[in-house]
Amino acid sequence: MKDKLAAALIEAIEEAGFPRPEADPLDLVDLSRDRKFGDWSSNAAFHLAKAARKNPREVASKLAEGVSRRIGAEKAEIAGAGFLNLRLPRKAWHQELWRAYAQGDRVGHTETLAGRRVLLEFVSANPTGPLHVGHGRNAAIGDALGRALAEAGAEVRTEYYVNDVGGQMETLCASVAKALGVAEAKGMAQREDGEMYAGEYVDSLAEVLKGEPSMARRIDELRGADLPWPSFVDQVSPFLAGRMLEAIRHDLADFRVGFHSWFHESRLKAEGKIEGTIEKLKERGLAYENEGALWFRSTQFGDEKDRVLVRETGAPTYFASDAAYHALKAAGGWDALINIWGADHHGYIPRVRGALAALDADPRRLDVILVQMVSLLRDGQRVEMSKRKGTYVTLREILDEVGPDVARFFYLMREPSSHLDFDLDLARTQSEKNPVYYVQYAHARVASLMAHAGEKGLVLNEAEPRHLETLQLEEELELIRQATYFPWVVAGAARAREPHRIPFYLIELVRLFHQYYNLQRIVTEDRAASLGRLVLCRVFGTVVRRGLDLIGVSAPDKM
RNA sequence: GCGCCUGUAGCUCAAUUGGACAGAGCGUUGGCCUCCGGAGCCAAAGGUUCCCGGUUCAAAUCCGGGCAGGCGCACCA
Repeated sequence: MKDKLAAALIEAIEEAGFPRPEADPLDLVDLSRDRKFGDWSSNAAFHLAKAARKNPREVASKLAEGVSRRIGAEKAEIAGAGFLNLRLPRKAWHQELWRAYAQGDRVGHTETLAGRRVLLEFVSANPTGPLHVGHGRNAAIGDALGRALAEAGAEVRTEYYVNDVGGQMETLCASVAKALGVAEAKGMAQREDGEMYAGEYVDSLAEVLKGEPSMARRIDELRGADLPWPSFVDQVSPFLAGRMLEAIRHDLADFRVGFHSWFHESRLKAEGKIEGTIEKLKERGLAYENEGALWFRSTQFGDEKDRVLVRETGAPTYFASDAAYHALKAAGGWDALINIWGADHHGYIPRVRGALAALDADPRRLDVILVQMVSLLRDGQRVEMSKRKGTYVTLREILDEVGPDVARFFYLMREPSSHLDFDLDLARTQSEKNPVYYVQYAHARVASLMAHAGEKGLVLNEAEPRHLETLQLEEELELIRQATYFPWVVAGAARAREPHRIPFYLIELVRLFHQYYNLQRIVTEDRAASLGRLVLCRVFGTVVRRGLDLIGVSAPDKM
């Protein structure tokens, strides 16, 4: 309904001779925040007032008739400084409910972003260790955003970028070598303990490596100095990366997160994309040599300093491959490249945008969502985490402790830009006070309600639009308004890249349902009225189930 | 020192991206099951939106200056 109102508003604006506002039409109208203002409110007059050089109330009064004629409003009035408040006949809401009912599982779908192609990259953790709680947040946000974008009509591809080559992989090899008791080898750079990866997984990687005959041979050769260190790294790191990636995929699968594609940095290397990118930058005079290294003039694109592309050693930096990777993505014809990064990478944005600009891509298409840090609270205490010491808490531990439903809901209970204190005690021991159960409970309640109705001989298939006419309580109408608003919550979350809006919406919606349920008996002797209420409950239940699905949380029929 | 993020009820967080009297959960206090699931509902109390200025019809939101916390400032990723 929101899209029809927005369209009607635009038509009325043109009819009245006002210039079309810059704002997206969908942002000009919303459900009224208070029912005394009617069903829908528009702030369009405020947007138009300046250009029209009229006061907002006057502008609103010129729009009122045109809008209400188009949407069949029962009442239109100007309020406050220039709000246009519209009230629709109840019949319109009954129709809206029936439409939602007929849509079934497609109830959240819109064509808001139809035709938009989005490449969404997230998690992209190095395969040098297991995923930790921070990656969990990134995964929860990225996966939910991907689903919301798709539900809003966009074409979405989710991608995991795998840094399976480079310095960090070599460090992993060194850490494993150390676990195997190889302290020194030909051509091996000495590392302090603090520069090594630590933790049980390093030891188990070492065990696995030993157990693989071809790998065990490499270890022996390394020990006997028959195999120089760089060759050892070349041969062993793909194996280690493969093993780590397997573990990462497994954790993600249990977290209900999947990707359309896994892009390996080694592929860029193998296909010569990195050299190609560097050459292009050189040709354009955007790369220069200094102190034995090759630098990218990122300062020309607003970065605070130039960045190294090729080290003094001749090895390209991570940034060089990232520039190549982003250039490749940009060449794919996507309307938006969304990256979800940990906030500690914020300083990285200008140079990547710079690389895109330098390589003929529009840097504005890169949309980076920075996810702030996660702190873990146990017994009210902050759990200290250190990757180097191997004392960080893994996503696996969270999953084992609270399960994917609670974990995903908690991760989405804050907007990405806020720091997250993940309270394990709240998530676990006070589980009955947990918002995720509050929402799931409502879904189970509807399921049980439907079963009860069936026992009484009430079958939803027999419901007809006329049965909805019995829905006259203000509580019923409010539930209709909010439940049928679901697709616009999803579209809003997708447009703003703010998937956290979905759980918040669900909590509010569920509250309305519980209130209504306590007030009004659903299944009564009045068959027509019961069917009307059951349709309302069915739509509500479907919205909850679809909403939970978008954030990767299950919707059980029994709890 | 510079950059990014954050600061809202006792606690954890929202607020349609500049909109109408700032809203929820937890916690506190007091109520509600003969009846479709009480993991629920109702009511009460709780606010200088960190502070000071500014911009305008309108500021929690934007700008400037402070204060506090987090994260960055590599030829690591």
